[in-house]
Amino acid sequence: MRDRAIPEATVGRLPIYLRSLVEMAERGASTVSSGDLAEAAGVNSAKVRKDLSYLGSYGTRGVGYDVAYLIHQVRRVLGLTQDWPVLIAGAGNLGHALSNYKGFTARGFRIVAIVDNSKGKVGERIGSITVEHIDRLGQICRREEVAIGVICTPAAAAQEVADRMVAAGIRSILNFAPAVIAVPDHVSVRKVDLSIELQILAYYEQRKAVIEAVKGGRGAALDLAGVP
Amino acid sequence: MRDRAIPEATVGRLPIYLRSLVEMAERGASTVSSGDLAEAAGVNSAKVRKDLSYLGSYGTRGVGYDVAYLIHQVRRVLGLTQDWPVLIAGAGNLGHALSNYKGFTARGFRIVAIVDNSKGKVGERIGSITVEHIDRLGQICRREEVAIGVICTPAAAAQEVADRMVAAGIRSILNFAPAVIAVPDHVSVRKVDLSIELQILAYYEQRKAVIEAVKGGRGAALDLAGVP
DNA sequence: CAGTGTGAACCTTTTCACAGCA
DNA sequence: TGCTGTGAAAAGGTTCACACTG
Repeated sequence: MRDRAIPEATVGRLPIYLRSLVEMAERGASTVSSGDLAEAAGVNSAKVRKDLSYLGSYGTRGVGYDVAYLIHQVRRVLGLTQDWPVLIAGAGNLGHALSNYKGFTARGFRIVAIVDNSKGKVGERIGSITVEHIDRLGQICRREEVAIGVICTPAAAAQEVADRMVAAGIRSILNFAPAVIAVPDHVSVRKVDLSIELQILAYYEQRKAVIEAVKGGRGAALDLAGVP
Repeated sequence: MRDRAIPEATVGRLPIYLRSLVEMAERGASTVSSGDLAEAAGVNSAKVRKDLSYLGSYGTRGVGYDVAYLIHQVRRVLGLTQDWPVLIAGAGNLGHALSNYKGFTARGFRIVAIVDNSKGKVGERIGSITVEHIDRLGQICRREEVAIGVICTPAAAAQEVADRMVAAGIRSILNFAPAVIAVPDHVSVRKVDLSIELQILAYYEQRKAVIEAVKGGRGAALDLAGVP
């Protein structure tokens, strides 16, 4: 297989493979089979092979994949051979945590600015960065060529911040605010919502409890919605 | 439609609908159509109707859904009519941010303990909770009947913490550590990986740049892997 | 007659299974 | 012989379109 669009589901797994591959390289591995990589990434080997086949035929039959070369290819496809200037909006708890998060810089994401709308926050230093007022967002984005905006504000401010980011030319947004934001088609949004994740876990947790109750013969009166 | 398993994709959207519904209720809405809810949740109306149909036939043709009643049903299905004791492992930046996050308590997730393995952290107060040593994880889980464990440790510690949680009887884990963790079948894991989200955005961002270059006629020599 | 509920069509993703190659 | 690469089948998810009803 050569070129053309990589399925979304695959794009979502490439960073996981990449992380596993980098760990393997650090441990001195020079080749890896789809089975090994599958185990490290927590998926099955057929999926690994299909996913990697979208990048090209980089494996050797009977042997596996060259770790260093595969790392290079995955990085290239994901666009990690360049570094990406990131702006964070919202200097609350989460904004702080993200600003200090080593995992970003390690992977080529350079936090170039943190903005906030509150007098109390502007001027504060977080790591090596000074919090600036959100009204400067446009200038900052142009000056630093910011590619990715991260929203760490309360839900009520999320849409307005997103609008400002879009106006400033940002085309990729990572939204941590617990709110749905509307953006034009050409802008990509990914969202991370902590309490949604917990709610999903609660569903499955509850389901297990109900199943157990039924198995134990105590379930006659229980509501079974969602139990297989 | 009555009872039985709700598709995963639908479970993932129910919390979003719930949030929109609660906002609508606060604004005084008493009924809502699938179209309204779809707009608020950022999906299309057919999806909303299909999703809600898995809960039962709670709508009224020609009218829509009763907001309060639907909120109740979604909460019931998700298991949010009870509260869930949560334990956080790792009192670093992210552990702090999560502990202080109001969105959890607001939705019935009660943080009952924070554990860490470092002398420096144990004894520290975060909000109303005192950080305890991770060796007490088992006792705490039993005493507080912890249902959900949240891993906010560095990647290197994630698997061991997960093992301890599983040993302590936890069956639902939310993993923020940038590592794949292995758990037995009966344990649900959801993961949130900040740098993976950025890497996915980088892929699409790069793709846009390449497409533009091609449109501008400057793309002959560019590598087009992943461009539709 | 506006808006739900849902079969049926369609698209995406996963899994299977095996031919083909180092 | 061992492992990749990939068609084909199966499963899962989304969208369409319309019969039905309050």
